[in-house]
Parts: sequence; C-alpha cells; structure tokens
Amino acid sequence: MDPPRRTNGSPTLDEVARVAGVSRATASRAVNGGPRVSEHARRAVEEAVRTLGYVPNRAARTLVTRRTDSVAVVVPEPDERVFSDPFFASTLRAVTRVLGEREVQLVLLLAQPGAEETRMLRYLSNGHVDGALVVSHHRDDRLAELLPQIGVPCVFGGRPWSGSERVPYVDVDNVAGGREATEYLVRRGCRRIGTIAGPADMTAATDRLTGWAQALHTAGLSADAVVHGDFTEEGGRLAASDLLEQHPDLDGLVVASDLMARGALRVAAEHGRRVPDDLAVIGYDDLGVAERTDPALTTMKNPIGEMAERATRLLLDRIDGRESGGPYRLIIPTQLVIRQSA
Amino acid sequence: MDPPRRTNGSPTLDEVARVAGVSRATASRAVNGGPRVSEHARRAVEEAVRTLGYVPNRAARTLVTRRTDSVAVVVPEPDERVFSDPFFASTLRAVTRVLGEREVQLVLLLAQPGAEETRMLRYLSNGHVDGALVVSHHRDDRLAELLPQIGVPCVFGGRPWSGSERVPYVDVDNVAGGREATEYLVRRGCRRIGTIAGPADMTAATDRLTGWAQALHTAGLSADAVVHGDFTEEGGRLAASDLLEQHPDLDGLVVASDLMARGALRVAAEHGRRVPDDLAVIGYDDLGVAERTDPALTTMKNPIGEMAERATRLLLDRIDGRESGGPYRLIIPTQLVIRQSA
DNA sequence: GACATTTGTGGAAGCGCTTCCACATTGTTA
DNA sequence: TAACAATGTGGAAGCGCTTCCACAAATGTC
Repeated sequence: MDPPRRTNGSPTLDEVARVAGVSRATASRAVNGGPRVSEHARRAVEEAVRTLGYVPNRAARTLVTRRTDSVAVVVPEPDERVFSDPFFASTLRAVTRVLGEREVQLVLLLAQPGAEETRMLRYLSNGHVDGALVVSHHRDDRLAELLPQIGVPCVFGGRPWSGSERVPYVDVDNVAGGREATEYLVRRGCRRIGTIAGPADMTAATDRLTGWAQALHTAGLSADAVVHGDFTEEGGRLAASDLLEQHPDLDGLVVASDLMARGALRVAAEHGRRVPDDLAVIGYDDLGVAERTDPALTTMKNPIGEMAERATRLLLDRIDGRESGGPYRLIIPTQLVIRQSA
Repeated sequence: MDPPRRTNGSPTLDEVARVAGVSRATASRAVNGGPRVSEHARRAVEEAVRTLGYVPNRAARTLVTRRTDSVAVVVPEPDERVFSDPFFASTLRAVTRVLGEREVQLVLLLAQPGAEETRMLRYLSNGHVDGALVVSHHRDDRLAELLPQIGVPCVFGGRPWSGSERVPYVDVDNVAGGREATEYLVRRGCRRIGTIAGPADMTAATDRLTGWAQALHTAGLSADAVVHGDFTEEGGRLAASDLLEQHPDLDGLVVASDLMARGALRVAAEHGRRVPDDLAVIGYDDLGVAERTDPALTTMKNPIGEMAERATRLLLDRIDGRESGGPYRLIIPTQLVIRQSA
C-alpha cells in the first residue's frame, strides 16, 4: 500500500467542481450527500473526488458549520491507577471504535485538579469539540456541575457522585451486580459472607457494597465483614488478610474486582483455606484476569466496553440534537460468570 | 469559580477591534504578539479581549495559517498490554504536560492493523494535525516507513524496528541499562547470571538483552541462561521457574521489568532461595513497583517520562521548522537504583 | 394548454481570521 | 532642509467551505 501523500497543495472543492463540470455548490451538496442532486451530477463529482484524491478541509468546514467533528474524552484525575486499570483500556478501545465509524476524532483531555482543570474547562467552553465524555470521575471534582453550565453536550461514563440528576450518564448496574454475586454465594450455602470493597470515593465501588449489604439483609445474614481495598492485587492481599483475621469464620467472600480477588486467593492459599470448599470467592470484572487465576474465578461480568459504547453513542445523539431533552440515564445489567472459585 | 459560558455568539476579532478602537488587522497583530504594534494599541486590545472574553476561533485561524495546534499520539497496536503498562501512563502524562504549555491539543489515534490503520494514515496525511508522536511501536507495523513518506512531522518514542535511519526518535539507552545492571551483579560477585528478557518484538527488550550479553562477554562469563517473558508479573513467574529449573546454579538474575522481577522474587521465595544472598535479582523500570516488593528491588531507572517529554519537545521543534534537517536521535541514559534485592 | 409544484443548478454571501500592501507618521542622517 | 528609513496602521484579499436565494427546467394537475 502506498500511503497518501501529504496534502499540501491539496485539491479544493473548486477543482473538484471544475473537473466534474458542475458548480461548487453542487459539488458540495454531492460530497455531503445533500438533497436535490441529480444522479448524473453526483456520479461526476464522485468520480472527480476519486481521481483528484479530494478530502474536505476540516477547518473550512468547521468555520461555517460550527461543528468540529471531534469529541473530548475527559479524565479528571489521571493518576497511575486510572491508566493501569483494564477499565481504561476497554473504555478507550470502545470509544475509538464508535467514533471511528463516524470519522469523529478523539481529543484526550487529562487534567489534574487546579490550573490544568481550568484550562480544560476553558477549552471545552470554546467550542473546540462538539461534546465531552467524562470517565473515571471522582468524588471531588465538580465536573458534573460545571459541564452542564458550560453548555457543551456531555455524557458521563459511570454515575457521577453529585449532579446525577442534571447530567446524562451510562452506568453498569453495580448494585445489582453486588447483590447477585452475594445471592449466588447464599444459594451455594454460604452463611458468613464478607466483602472486599473498592475505594469509597468511587460510585462503582460503593454501589457494589450496597448490593452486597442488600442481599445479606434480605437473607437475614449479618453484613459486618467489610474491608476497603484499592482495586489492586496488593490491596486485595492486605484486605483479605485483615478480613480473615478479624472474621475467621467467613465461608464466602465477595470481592469488588478480579485483581483484588486474585490477591485474596493467594492469601486464602497461604492460610490453608481451600477455595471454594472452605471459602467461596467471587470476583468482579471478568476483563481477562478471572479465567487465569488458580482456581479460576467465578465473577460478575462488568460490561465496560458496552458501557463506553453506549455512552459514546448517547453523546453523539445529543450532539446531533437527538435525545437532547433533559437528563438521560442508561443502566447496563451485569451477568454472573461461574467458574471454579465459587 | 464560575465556569466560562459556552461561546455561541462568541465575540469575534471584529468586535474586539471595535471596542479597542483599532482595525481588525491591528487587533490580530496585538493578539498574536506580532511586531509593529504600539504599546498603546496593544494595551487597548488586551483590555478589550479581557472585557469581552474573547477567544480566537481556532477553525478560522487554522484555515489561514494551515496550523491546527494539535498533534496526534499514535498507538499502533492498542492491545491490553499497552494500556496496563505503567509505561503508557507515564508517557501520556508527560506528553499532556508539554503540550499543555503551548496550548496544543492531543488527538489520540489508536489503530489496530488493517482498516483502522488505513484510516489513521489518511487522517495524518490530510493535515488534520501538525505532527505525530508514535509510541509503543511494534515490529510488524510499517509506520517508520510510511510516516516519512506521508510528509507529516513525526517523532518516535523508542527506537523503531526498521527505518530508524529515516525517522527521528528518542530512546532510553536500554543497551547500557542492561549492561550496567549486569555489571553491577558482576561487581557484587555473581558468576552465573541469567536474564528474564522482554518480548522479542520490542526494541527495548532486545536492547536490554544485548546489554546483558555484552557485560557477560566482557566479564568472560557465559551468557546462555535466557528466557523471554511478556513484561507481566505472571510471565515473570513462569520465566523464573523455567530458568531456575534449567540453571539451578544461577546466583544472579537480570530481569527486564520490575513487574516480571516481582514474579521472579515470588518464585525464588517458593524455591527457598534467599534474595540477595543466594540469588541477586535486579529489575528494570523503577516506575512505582520496585520499592514495594519484598525485598525492595534494586533496579535500573527507566526515565519514561523524560523520554516522552523530550520526544514531544522534539516534535514541536520539528513542527516549528527548527531541527527539521534530517533524522535526529536522542538517547537518554538510565541510572542504577540500589535497594535490597541485589 | 395554462398553471402550480417539484427538482436541480449556479451565483454569491459570508464564516473569523491572518497577512500583504499602501499609506501616514515619526525619527535619522547627509 | 531634503532624503531616507523605520514604525504603526487600516483596507482589502483570500483561506475552503456551506447554504441562502433566484432561477430554469422538468413534472404534475385540472
């Protein structure tokens, strides 16, 4: 494949029109699939576009249409954790794919709170992008309040902490996920079920914890064995050690991420607890880790890719003026994946 | 802080000029810090800009200047490994920071080989971005050949496999890193030194391996104990198991990443080998993992952030027309960080 | 066959900006 | 004092595109 040469003196719509033997207005309509173009003219223009290798100048188009054909992916707190999480990878992949279908570009906006955040807001408010997708939103940033004020179309991936009434978002049903995981252990016969929860400043983590508590309450079991981890394997190890020490009678463990669950499995092994016989362990995510642990993790599937895809489509809809009426939320169900650990 | 309102009917340069009592031409010069503007006029324009909240329309500016003030970060093969690697996080952070200084935007281009790659090349060749920074380049993609042909300014982060004569790049001195790590073990008295290398399709991995072999050769020691890992902890475990089984006499281990080294430490512990007394282990990266292993890892510092920063600055220089003469390479030295494991 | 409608087309305006050029004003040198 | 350069300024062109509008031709209706 010969790559396309850089278009310095690239062909303009004028030249296309001349070659096709039509006016620039007609050429423009033909290129953009506009109405009222004869089949004859359209074919001539397409032919000219092909032979000339014409590509519309985006800046010129943006200048008149006021559309940039790019959207921002906003990551409020790009600490290491964000990137090293499989969550982020899946999200970016899905967003890229959906945007690619429509030739919309992805502008990545990472901003630590402070000056960078201010610049980011200024950027968003100046019409440089058509919309914004916010992922990995944390408790402290005020994005869910600020973005609607700015007036740029936006969608949150994951329920924002505050302002969830004002802002459209797509989320995974983490409450149900936590509940179903726990219910599964109950059905399996566990009677003393603890949990390793995620960081308390993320809605995904607190929701799963809520689901766990709900299920135990419904089953009439006590819900006091909780330790918070940080979604890393190491955090899972520490949390599991604490938990097993404080509550040696545990026969079931609901862990808020597979990575932490892997750490917990190691600890269980070190303590001589057989999984699942002595201790049933259920994880969360199923994003590539769960099938490779020993024993393989039973887990709740976390449809991150689907969430990102839906969020992106929702954003595009809002940009196009569809769905723009009021807040909108979409909750994606999770699904139990049974393997060996429970 | 009140966020800036979305600029729908934003003020234009015309209005600024009117308010400042000058012509649009003068206003433009003042805004862009052009020459030949009186102090008086400049101040008036600045004042008007402030009161009106004027922000230049990027599309209009791009249309005439042919500059987009955005650069692409190209990730040729966005598999999970890329994202979950701390390498990627550090890189993006550094790039963002440098670009932020100049108000240049980061367009993220992820492309699987195939159709997406074609689209990416088309995008790059149409002048949508001023330049491209290629990271995580693998052996199979032909980017190092294609991009120079396209004519878009580009810089590679990490030496490309082929075409390194034609393309400017910034790299870490992985050969020296591998060599120095090994020399350190030699100085410490190790006489039988193996290595867990990285994937054979990444220059960073093969370079470190080369350095290891060089050092052993110089010291007159045999360089036959090699196993390749995949830069993950699990891969490190497997590789270490193999290595210790095949070469039970090893007294030193050079590991191409800290994550793999952590896996190796676990294996050593399982085999009852005391580190560093029975087996000295040295890692590579020092990006947050090494200080938290047990024992803490002696390692080679991998200045990823600096590499990304330099690469970005080099790209900006090339875009500005500085440094545009011919290929350019910059090799950043690594540094030994001594802790407990060796 | 006279009229109203639909359909296809091109001319021209204008999006907001930079920059060339011409001109006026000042300062400098012979 | 004349000739010149340096400096500051505004008018106007033009970047490449979309889209309004007017108009001609084709089609439909009674």
